[in-house]
Amino acid sequence: MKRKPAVTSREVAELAGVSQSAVSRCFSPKASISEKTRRKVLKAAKELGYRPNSIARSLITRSSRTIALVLSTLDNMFYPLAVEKASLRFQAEDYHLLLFVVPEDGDFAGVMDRILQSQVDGILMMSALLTSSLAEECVETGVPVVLLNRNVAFEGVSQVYSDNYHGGFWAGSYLAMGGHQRAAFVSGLESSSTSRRRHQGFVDGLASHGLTCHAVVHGNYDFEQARQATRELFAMSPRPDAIFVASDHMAVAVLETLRHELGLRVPEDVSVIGFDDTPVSAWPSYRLTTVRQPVDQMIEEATTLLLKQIREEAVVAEHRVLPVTPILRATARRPVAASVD
Amino acid sequence: MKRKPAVTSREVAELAGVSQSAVSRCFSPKASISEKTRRKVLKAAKELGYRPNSIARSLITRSSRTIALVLSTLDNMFYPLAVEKASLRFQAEDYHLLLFVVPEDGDFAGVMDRILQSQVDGILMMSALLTSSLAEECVETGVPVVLLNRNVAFEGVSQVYSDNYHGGFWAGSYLAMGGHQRAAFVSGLESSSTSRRRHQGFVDGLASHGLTCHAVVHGNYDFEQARQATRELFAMSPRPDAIFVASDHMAVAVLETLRHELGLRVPEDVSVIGFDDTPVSAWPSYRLTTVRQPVDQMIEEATTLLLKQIREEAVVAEHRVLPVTPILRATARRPVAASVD
DNA sequence: GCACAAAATGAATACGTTTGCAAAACAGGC
DNA sequence: GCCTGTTTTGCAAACGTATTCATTTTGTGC
Repeated sequence: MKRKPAVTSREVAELAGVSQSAVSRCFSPKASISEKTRRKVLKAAKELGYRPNSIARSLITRSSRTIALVLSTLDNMFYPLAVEKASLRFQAEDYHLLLFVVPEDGDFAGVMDRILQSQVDGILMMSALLTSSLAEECVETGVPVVLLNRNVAFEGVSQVYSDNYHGGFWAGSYLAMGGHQRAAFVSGLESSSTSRRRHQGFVDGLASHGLTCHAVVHGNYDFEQARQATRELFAMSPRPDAIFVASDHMAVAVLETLRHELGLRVPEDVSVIGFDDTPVSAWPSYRLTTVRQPVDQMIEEATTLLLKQIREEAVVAEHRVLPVTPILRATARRPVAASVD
Repeated sequence: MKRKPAVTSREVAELAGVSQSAVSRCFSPKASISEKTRRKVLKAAKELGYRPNSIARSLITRSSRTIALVLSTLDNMFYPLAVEKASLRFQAEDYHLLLFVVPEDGDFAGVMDRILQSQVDGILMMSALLTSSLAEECVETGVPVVLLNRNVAFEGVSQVYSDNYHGGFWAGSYLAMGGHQRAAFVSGLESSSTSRRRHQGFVDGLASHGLTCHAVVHGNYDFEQARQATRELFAMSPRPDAIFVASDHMAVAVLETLRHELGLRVPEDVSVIGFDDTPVSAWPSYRLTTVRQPVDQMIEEATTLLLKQIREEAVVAEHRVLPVTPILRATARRPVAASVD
């Protein structure tokens, strides 16, 4: 099977007996064209199997109708679901997604360079580490950017994330009210703002009941590292009696390790609270008590914000923080008499 | 912040005091350019913040260096991992991935149209339903396509998948040798070749030990539907004593339902075998006996094949079927005396 | 310094569209 | 049929790059 040379609007024009402009106008929604020539053109187009070349179109319209989606890993189910939703949303608006996976330790600046070269109309970054300088560079080039689920100390770029601080605060006070004395924290990436905010909220939540954080170990949002972190936690003495984990993905690792490796009962021996509320967390084997992030809403806000910035000439950065919902399930001991809010 | 007009090679040329061609040559790896002018150009480029416009480049080179990745859902972890690997692989070859998510019941032909319009250099379809006519259309237009993990009754398009039949066959004979009498099958999408091949192998595997398939229910590769299918299975009488499930994603749903809803023990009351070997399957809570698909190898083969077809003028379709590995864990009763191979 | 090959350069063209502009076709009212 | 106002149409100029070809510059061995 040999490659056919692509058929152009000129060839269609010739066959239909009209000018090339007429053909072009047939494929532009708002252009002015008579019904008669439209029929002629569409007939010829179909006969030749013509499809407008979107590269050429992009060149002249200076818009690729493409969004760069950058993320660092897909092994936490939170992200695949977010990607799927974002994809559907953008497709509905006739935008395409260009996927960039950049490992946490990868050459982020290099990827950034390629993104900018690829002439995308906008950038949606999911939990990618964006240094302030890189963020500035984006803004300099004038490409709209929105950061999802991660923030950066630079006002100039739009960000949507959920209320990590209060999620952490709730976890801290809920565990305190459940009568726990030694609540520990399994962090995500130390460099991530999300993990830091959750941690801070957690510490403050405990403090509001006169407690301090018993220990902190680093799970780096990774399943295996979270297991290892759990082992370290329980090699300490005294052992924690509760754990707040920076993501459900890691929380499951913690649960598995607690139950099947350390032989502990949850929540009788240890309480566990996660963050995200991924589908796994609701499975009967886990029934994880957690803090729900409103994924749908986050994606909706982020895409809407990005599309808005693309359409408008002047880009003005906005920050949106979405509320979080405690999901009471079976892995954290419930406070006996008091109500929590 | 206002949008800056993009800086072009011509402006760089002017600043550097050279021709536009010289600038272009500086950014083409193999072009002939003196060290002296290269320095001048790069200096000017950096000063102006110039980046070659890949749209214009694509137009002239007739290659977008972009691959369409089409899939229907990301909620089975098999796919996110595959996507991540594919992405890394293509990025390393300086190709970009354009993501197309098309729901199982979505307008596939419409998406296909957009893919073709977007001038991708190749298409990688993961488990998407491609009708023969659509496949032919692809081949007609001359865009290289490779189907991953799904095949279609059309020789003209390249396909890589694993040995579904023998995976199913092994499951059937392993369950038979384990002394099960009433082994049932939870299918994936009925229209999918993978599910059908696994089913066929399973039936033949049972038959090789003189057994027949006790029942078939449809899970459509969906978690909830798999739960429902399990309920149906156990509403029947007599109940099955073993289940082969067309994917691990569904197998976990089956396990959850069996244990926590029907109060059955696995493998004492019922044995369960899955397919894929996703990370979840190895978690201590499940320890799912399953048939491993060599994801890494599948992606490697598929990407290599696609890149090869892109580079070569004439496209010749190839089929690659990769071997599958039984993973013996804890959800299926082991045969007592005999060895299986 | 010279002859010659090799390397580097610039002018010009092409890629396949969209779109402003002016000419042409059309419709309606007399 | 003529004048006016509105569509419809074709021409031609972009968009920003890669690349061919002819020309100029550089390098090498004497």
